[in-house]
Amino acid sequence: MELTSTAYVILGMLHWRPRSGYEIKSAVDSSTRFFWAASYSQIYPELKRLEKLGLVEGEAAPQGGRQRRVFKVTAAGRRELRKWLERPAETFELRSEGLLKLFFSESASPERGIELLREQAARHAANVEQLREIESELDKGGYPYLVLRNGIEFNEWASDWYERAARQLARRAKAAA
Amino acid sequence: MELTSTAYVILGMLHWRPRSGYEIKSAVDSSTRFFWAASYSQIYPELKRLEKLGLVEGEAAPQGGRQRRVFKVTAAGRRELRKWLERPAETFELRSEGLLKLFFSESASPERGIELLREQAARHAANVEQLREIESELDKGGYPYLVLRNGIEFNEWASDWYERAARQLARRAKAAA
DNA sequence: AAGGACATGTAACTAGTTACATGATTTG
DNA sequence: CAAATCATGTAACTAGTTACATGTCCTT
Repeated sequence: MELTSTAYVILGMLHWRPRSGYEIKSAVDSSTRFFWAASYSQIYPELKRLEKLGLVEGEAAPQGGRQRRVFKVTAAGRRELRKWLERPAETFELRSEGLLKLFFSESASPERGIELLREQAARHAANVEQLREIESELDKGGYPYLVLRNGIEFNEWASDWYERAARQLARRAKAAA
Repeated sequence: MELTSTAYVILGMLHWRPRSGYEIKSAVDSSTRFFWAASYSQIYPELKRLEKLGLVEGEAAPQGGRQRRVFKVTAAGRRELRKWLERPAETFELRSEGLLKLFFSESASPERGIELLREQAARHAANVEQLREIESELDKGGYPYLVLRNGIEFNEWASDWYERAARQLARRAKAAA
């Protein structure tokens, strides 16, 4: 069975514990969104589809007068998740407007390249800060922690790389003047 | 004026020299595609739109009986490109199925996590090889070369990180056994 | 003669974002 | 009592991919 990537995010999130659509979205927003996002308009229809396929099961769980449906993954759903995990990963996509601008920045003013590099360095440094805040809340040793470490170390590397490149360009510009 | 990202790729590619839609696509495929892709079905309609806006100018340049239109960027187009380059970069998106699988791999067999890490390491190592082949063809010192170096060094870092993480998990599994 | 590269485009589809719509509960 | 959060969903739109359609030119 070939499911959408959003389906596997849902299955994975429900494998830890049952959740409502809203809770799945919150979980995604504070974890996988850095490398795999999902919106309400993907999650809610996908939950219906997965239910029809028998991979998840929804149950009414209102909180007072507030409607609420909590979903749990079925045995068939767990099987699908494991099968997906066994297959090698395919998609790896990077979309970086910063690299695109840098690529073309011969067409800008001579200082702009250096500025762009510093902007990217600052952005990745800010990402490191943001991710570090999540770090303390996480169980060391688990896979989510390992993935978070990847995020932190990637952003450290990137911030560093851009900073070094900026210094190199600045040095070169000075030498030419 | 707010244009699509594809528009700026086209403007940037034409700033170096006039090109046909087909040549723009080839240029993208051997350079920006690693961080900004574009397909024929985006490029051809976009060229028409840019021509209507007066940012590029097309000229018939058939090769024998083979129809061909070569586009060049206008003064207004160059202005738009420079204005875009002056604005800070916004989009930075990463979509990694590998990280997603790793995130959920508690739900797989105990060995699968290590395997996934090694698969990612191999993939990024292959990317390094691929990018190195482009390296020799490029003018050192230019921005495209700088961007290529970013690609090479990122993939080296990533391959390394996954390799180290795999060894760490393997060690931990051995210690537990 | 066949296959690959050159060349231009459209149609259909898939994925994903943003805006809209509604309403309950909790917290300051 | 107002704002934030919890909760579910649809509609409209934007972006992007894949498949299709057509035809020329060059190399083997």
